[in-house]
Amino acid sequence: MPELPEVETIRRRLAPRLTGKKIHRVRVRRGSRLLRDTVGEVALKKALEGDAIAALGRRGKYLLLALESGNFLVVHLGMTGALYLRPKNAKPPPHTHLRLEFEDAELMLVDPRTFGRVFLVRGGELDSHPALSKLGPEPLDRSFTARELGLALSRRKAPLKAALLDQRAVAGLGNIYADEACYRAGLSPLGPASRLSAGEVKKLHRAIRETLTEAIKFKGTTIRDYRWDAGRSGDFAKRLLVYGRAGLTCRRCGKAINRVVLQGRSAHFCPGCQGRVPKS
DNA sequence: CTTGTGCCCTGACCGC
DNA sequence: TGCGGTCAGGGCACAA
Repeated sequence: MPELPEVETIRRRLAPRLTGKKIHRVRVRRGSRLLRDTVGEVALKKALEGDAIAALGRRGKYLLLALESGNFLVVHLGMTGALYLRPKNAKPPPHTHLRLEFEDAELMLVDPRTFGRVFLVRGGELDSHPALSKLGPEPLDRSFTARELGLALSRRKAPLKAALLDQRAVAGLGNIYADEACYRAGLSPLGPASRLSAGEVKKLHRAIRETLTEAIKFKGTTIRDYRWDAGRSGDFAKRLLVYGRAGLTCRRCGKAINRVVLQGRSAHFCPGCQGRVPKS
């Protein structure tokens, strides 16, 4: 569900509310699939209880809860994951997998489809953790350059969109923003990633950053599940230019937006604005 | 190494 | 009101 802008929105929402809070009690749903990558349930509780939240970070689509002990609780929300900060003793919604109880509030991790995951990383092992070690650059970091993007893409024969969804090229793009970035850059998502000119790479680099920045400004995109807090939707959906607009007219050229299936996921693009569609 | 496919799940929605 | 089919913001294991 959530891509970089949604995770970043959640991080910004929670950071001031969680920082410094001590974890009094941890409750986990027994046998939860979300915990499959972490130490056991008992060890997780033992590690977290009594610790406190020092800061909230983000790496790609991963939310990082930095603890005062130096450990990290790392959360990936998968497709339908959500984090709700509720008053203590609020009734947990269905599909609540993890509850962190603070003095006056409780953080609940809810995830119906259970594609999300949670793991505990010992201090200093964050960068070497298998889930995080292969992530590409943060697209909104100043250090992320068009040159770097071009280099990563030049090695890929796959369609551009497939390369963008690969978190090793850039961290944080998902199905929505990969489509939107391709559109804004005027590039076909179906063309080979390695064939971009330097100018096209530059446009794509700018498009990625602008799309993500604007989406964060609007608190992300809610299609159905995503909430940045209980009941609160992101407003970027109405600004989408291609994603979910198959058959509707392109706002720029008026042609009908196409939808094709690419690597098992839908890709949306404007045949008029996004170059030739290569014949296969 | 690369690339594409199928699968892990639940639930919403649509047409019959 | 069912009931089956389709689809969904992700990522991993696997085969070729």
